[in-house]
Amino acid sequence: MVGRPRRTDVDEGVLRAATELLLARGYAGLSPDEVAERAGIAKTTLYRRWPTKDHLALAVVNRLQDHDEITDTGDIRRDLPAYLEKIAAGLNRMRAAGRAPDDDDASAGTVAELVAAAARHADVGELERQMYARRNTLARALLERARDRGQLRADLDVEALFDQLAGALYYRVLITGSPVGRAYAERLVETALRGALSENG
Amino acid sequence: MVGRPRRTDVDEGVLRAATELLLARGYAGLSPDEVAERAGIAKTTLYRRWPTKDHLALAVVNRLQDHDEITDTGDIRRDLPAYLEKIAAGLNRMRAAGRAPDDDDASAGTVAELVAAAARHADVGELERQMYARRNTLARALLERARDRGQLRADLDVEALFDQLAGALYYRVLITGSPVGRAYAERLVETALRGALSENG
DNA sequence: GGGATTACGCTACTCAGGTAGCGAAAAGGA
DNA sequence: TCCTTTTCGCTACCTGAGTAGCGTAATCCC
Repeated sequence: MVGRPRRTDVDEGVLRAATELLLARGYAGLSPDEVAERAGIAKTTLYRRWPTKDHLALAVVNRLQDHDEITDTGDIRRDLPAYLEKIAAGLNRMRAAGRAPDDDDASAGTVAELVAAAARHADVGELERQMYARRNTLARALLERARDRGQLRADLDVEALFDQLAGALYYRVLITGSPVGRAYAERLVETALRGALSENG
Repeated sequence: MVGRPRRTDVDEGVLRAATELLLARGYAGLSPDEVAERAGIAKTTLYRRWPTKDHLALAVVNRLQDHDEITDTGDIRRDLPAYLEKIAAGLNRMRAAGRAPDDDDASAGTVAELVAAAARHADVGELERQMYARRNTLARALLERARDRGQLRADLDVEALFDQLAGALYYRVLITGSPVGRAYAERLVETALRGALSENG
C-alpha cells in the first residue's frame, strides 16, 4: 500500500454522528453536511468513503442490526414466532426512527427509504441483500431441521414458506402500515403451519 | 364558485407527459420541469395541482392500474393463483419502467420509490392505501366465499392468509429481487393452502 | 532526502426539487 | 361596469445532494 493512509478513526466518528441523526430525525434529517460537521471532517472526505447518502444510511442500519442468534428448542411452533418477532422488532425500530414517541402514523420511514435506496443503486441493493442473507439462512436451516425431524412435510417448499412469513411482515410495514408484533407473528405461523384447506378441501 | 376557473385540459396533458417520462426513464427521469414543459404549462402551475413529484408519480401509477375484475370459478386453487398473477404482473410492469428491455437486475424501481413516497408524505400514503384497498377487498371476498363453500377452513384467518400471499410477492420484488410470475404464484398458493405441518405434526 | 502516490480540507460549483412574489387574465357578483 | 377572487405564467430564489479542482499533508519506495 502506497500513499497517505486513511485516518482510521474517521469511519467510527462518522457512523456515530450519522446514527444519532438518523435515529433522532429520520432519513430526511440525515444530512451529509451536518454529519461531516459533527464528525469534524470535510464533506468531501465523507463522500470519498460513502459515495451517496443512501450508502451512508445503509452502513448505519447495518451496524445497528443485532446479530441475533436463532433459538432452536425443537418445537417449530415456538421457535418460528420467536424468530419472526425478532424481525418485526427490527422493523419497528426503523419505523420509529425520527418521530415523536406518540407518533403512530402508518409510515414506514427508514425501512421504506432503504428499500428505495436499494432500487436506486445496484451496489446498495447488493449489500442489503447480503445483510438479509445471513438471517434468511438461519431461518431456512431452522425450517429444514423441523422438516427433517418430521414435524413439517417432507415435500415442503421452504423458500415459499419463508417468503410468506417474512413477506407478510414487510407487507404490513411497507404497504398497509398495520402493526406487527408478537400476536401477529403467532397468527401468521398458525395460519401457515395449518394451511387454509378444510378437511375435505 | 368564484375566481378564475382552472383549465380543465391541463390535468390530462400533464398526466400524459408524466406517464411517458416515467415509463421511458423511470422514477429518477420523471422531472417536473420537463413534464411542465412537455405539457405546455408553467412549473408553478404543475406544483399547484401536485404539490410534490411523489404526488405526481402516484397519480400516474394510479391511472395506469387496470381495474381488473376477479374471476370466481368456484375453485380456489385456480382462482387464487390467477389473481396473484395479476398482482405480480402489475409489479413487474412497474419494475420494468425506465430500463432497457434486456435489463434484468434485481432493482424494484418504481415500486420501491412509491413505497418511499408513501413514507415521506402522509397523504400520499393514504391515497396509496386506498388504491390497494379495492383490490384487497376483492381478494378477501374471494377467500371468504371459498370458506363459506366449505373449501377453506371455517376458522381461517383470512387477513393473515392474504398478507402472506401478497406479502410474499412484494417481498420478492422489493427485498430479494427474485422473479415473480405464474409459476411462483402457484407454489405460493399450494404452500399456503396445504400448510406446512406433516400428518403427525 | 527526493519522488510517487494517496488522503485531507477547502472553496466554489452544478443540478433538481420546490417556493415567493408579482402582474395579468378569467371568471362571478353587485 | 367595477370589484373580488382565483388561476396562470414568469422570474428569481432557496435548499440539499453531490462534484471539481487545488494546495497541502502523510506515507512508501528508492
